Amino acid sequence: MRSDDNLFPDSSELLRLDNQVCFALYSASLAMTKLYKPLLDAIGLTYPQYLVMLVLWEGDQLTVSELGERLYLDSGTLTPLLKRLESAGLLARQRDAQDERRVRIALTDTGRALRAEAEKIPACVLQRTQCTLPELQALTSQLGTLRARLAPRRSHT
Amino acid sequence: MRSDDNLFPDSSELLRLDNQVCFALYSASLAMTKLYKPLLDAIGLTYPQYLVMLVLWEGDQLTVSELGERLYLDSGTLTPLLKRLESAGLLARQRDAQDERRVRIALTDTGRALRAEAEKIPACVLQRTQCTLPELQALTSQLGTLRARLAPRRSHT
DNA sequence: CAAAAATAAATTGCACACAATTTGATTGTC
DNA sequence: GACAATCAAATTGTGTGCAATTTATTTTTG
Repeated sequence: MRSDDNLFPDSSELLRLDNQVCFALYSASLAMTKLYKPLLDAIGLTYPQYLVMLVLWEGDQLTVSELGERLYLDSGTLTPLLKRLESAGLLARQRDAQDERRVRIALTDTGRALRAEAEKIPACVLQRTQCTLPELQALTSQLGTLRARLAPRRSHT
Repeated sequence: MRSDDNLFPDSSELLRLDNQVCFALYSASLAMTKLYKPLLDAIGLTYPQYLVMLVLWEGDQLTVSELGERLYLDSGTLTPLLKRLESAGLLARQRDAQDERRVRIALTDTGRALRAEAEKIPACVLQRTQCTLPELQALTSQLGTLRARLAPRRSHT
């Protein structure tokens, strides 16, 4: 076996930017956000706000924590974001009567209605990626696995 | 053919959070950044600062624009970041004598020396991903392709 | 049941990202 | 050689992300 066949690259190779999964992820994610920008501008949402709305369209009345578990974001990120969506008239934030520590998020009619505007977005994005649906589904699944390994869901003791 | 076999999902499926490649990318990227956090804290860098250093370790004397092309970031992001790295003593920013519009970035000895500290990072990360090197290389390559499709490199007219 | 521990949001402070604008320098055109 | 167009960084303003702390509430424990 020649030394070139060694499967483990040296530190010089390992530190090359283009060999970093982290950079591939990072730059692809930012590029994806830029792709969404004009589509979301049209309906008045930022990209993280869109993610929040996707969760709420699946079912609202969630607490801030529950939203955070779904999106892997904390209250420091969500609280101001939700306040902006409230100002925009898309949702209401109300303290839970049973447990005053919790804040429940409820869609307004306007917020629910926005879903119709958003329905055309996935097809636009799919087209721009120049990928087939199965390809994207496979990638989504791989990334989900990776994320689960990186950030293991805390077992709720 | 049953209607269930229809390859194109309806809008309800297409808008589900867990079917979004964009969210898979976004959440995996943030999870990856969190994985790096303690490793980078140890050498006093943030994650985007680490990416800048990776580029400079491959070769410095780049202009801000050249760095930006490599990392897909603009001067609004890089200028303050580079100033922080300069304050930390890792690099120097100097106007190009030939073209005073450009600012050249040069590593200091401290900046070059930091590379040795960073050499252990890739192995730590690889271990934490619980993936094989070929798996990660394949994913990196797929993500590179996707990013290229999303953000086509401008042909320099 | 009172004090301590735990929990949920909110707040604070820092560092990105990026659109849009500004500042200053260079190039192209006549 | 003036002057418009272009270009490179820097600046400004907004919106995240997130660690660390604070505030308010609920639960646990002695």
